[in-house]
Amino acid sequence: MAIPRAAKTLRRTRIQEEKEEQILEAALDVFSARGFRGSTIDQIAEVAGMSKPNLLYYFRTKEAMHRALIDRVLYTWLEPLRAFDAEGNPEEEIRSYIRRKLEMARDFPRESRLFANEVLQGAPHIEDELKGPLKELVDEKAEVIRAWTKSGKIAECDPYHLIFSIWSTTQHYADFDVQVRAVLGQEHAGEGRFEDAARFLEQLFIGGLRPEGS
Amino acid sequence: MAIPRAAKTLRRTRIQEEKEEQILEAALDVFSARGFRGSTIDQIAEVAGMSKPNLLYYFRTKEAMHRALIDRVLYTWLEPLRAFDAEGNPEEEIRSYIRRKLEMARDFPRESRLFANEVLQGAPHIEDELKGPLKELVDEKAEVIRAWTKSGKIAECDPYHLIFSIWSTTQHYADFDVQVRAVLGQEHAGEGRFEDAARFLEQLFIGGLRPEGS
DNA sequence: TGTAATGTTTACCAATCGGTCAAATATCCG
DNA sequence: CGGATATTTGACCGATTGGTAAACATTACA
Repeated sequence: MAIPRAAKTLRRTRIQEEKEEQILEAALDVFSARGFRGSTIDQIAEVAGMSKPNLLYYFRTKEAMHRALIDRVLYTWLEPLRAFDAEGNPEEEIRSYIRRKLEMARDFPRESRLFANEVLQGAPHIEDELKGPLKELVDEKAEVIRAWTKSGKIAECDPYHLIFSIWSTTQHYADFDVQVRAVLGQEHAGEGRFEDAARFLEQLFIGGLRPEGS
Repeated sequence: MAIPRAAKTLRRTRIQEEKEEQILEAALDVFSARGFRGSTIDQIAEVAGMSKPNLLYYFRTKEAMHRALIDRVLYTWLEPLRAFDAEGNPEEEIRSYIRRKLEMARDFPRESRLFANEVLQGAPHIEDELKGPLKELVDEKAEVIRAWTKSGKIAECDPYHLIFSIWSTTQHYADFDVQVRAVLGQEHAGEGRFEDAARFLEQLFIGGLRPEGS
């Protein structure tokens, strides 16, 4: 009789490693496209190319799958903000933060939509992460920004709303991708839209944050 | 035998009027909070305070309910953009567009989340609206903005990405409300956050779009 | 190689899903 | 009033949901 899900052996098998990877990859596909409630285990199983009970051998419940996925993706997702450097040049830090976030929207749209779905529906599974680690990180970086404004390196502004606006403008290109494509039309909806967006956003934020009288 | 759903009488009954209103109000509650697939007719019926078959007497299917809701909300939702006036003062037009969108995020967050859910999940029910009426309206307003840049009233910039950035920054306060509250913490998450956001966004966009050398 | 542990599948379950039906009830109007 | 029409409901349907049980197959390793 197998005691499932790595409870028995401390070391995880090669098969465990591979299958869990496979499942989480499929789960990312499905959860990001349909949200937690809108997704079914069967869909994930089909994408993963295995049977439903086989999925449930590795993850006891649908919730457990979702949780494992969130945990895995969250750290990576906050990396750009973590890289925000107090010692760096403010203009260049903001510029590269925008660029990095935009690259993530382009290269990891599923991860963006996973969180967007979750937050949009009230964040029932990640409330703690938002109020804990996320808030702490943002508080820390907000202090950095505030120091920049105090010393006149960038215009006086609310650092929290600055961060929100960078998040929203960049993630927009992942979360609202279909709308962006629909509005831009076939002629402008190619991959070049990310470069156009980068150009515009850098202009917007650098110009909008330029200290008075410079 | 009743031929249901207003197919029989051309004039709609008072009861029809009221009940359909009641249902759509409840449907907005549920669809906006859980997305189309994540919502159930039973949930809507409970919120509406009537039995499931009664809902289905007024709307044949779950899809029909969703469609009626979208149709009803879409026109209102685009009103602020429609108000964008080519003859007005660019700075003031942009400022008031931001303010109006922010007011809608504050006063009609469910409507915002309804569309966000829909678009996020690939806009399976509103693709035509995006590619048709929405695109046309945006194209029209993009021309207005382009005229402003050509005449030097605002800085040279991509009008489409400008519109996207106003959409995303303002709707963020409705769609990602729980995240905004979590990060701001109890002390700053009061209704004042909308005024702070308005102040920041006006500064950002007005500053960021100020024509070179002025 | 043998065997215990690990991994996979078929068959199934109760609950819930969207939706139907016929009977019961309320409303309208002459 | 009374009958026609409009509205509401409980009981029910087949399909799908998340999840289980147990038989079966494969792997690792002494």
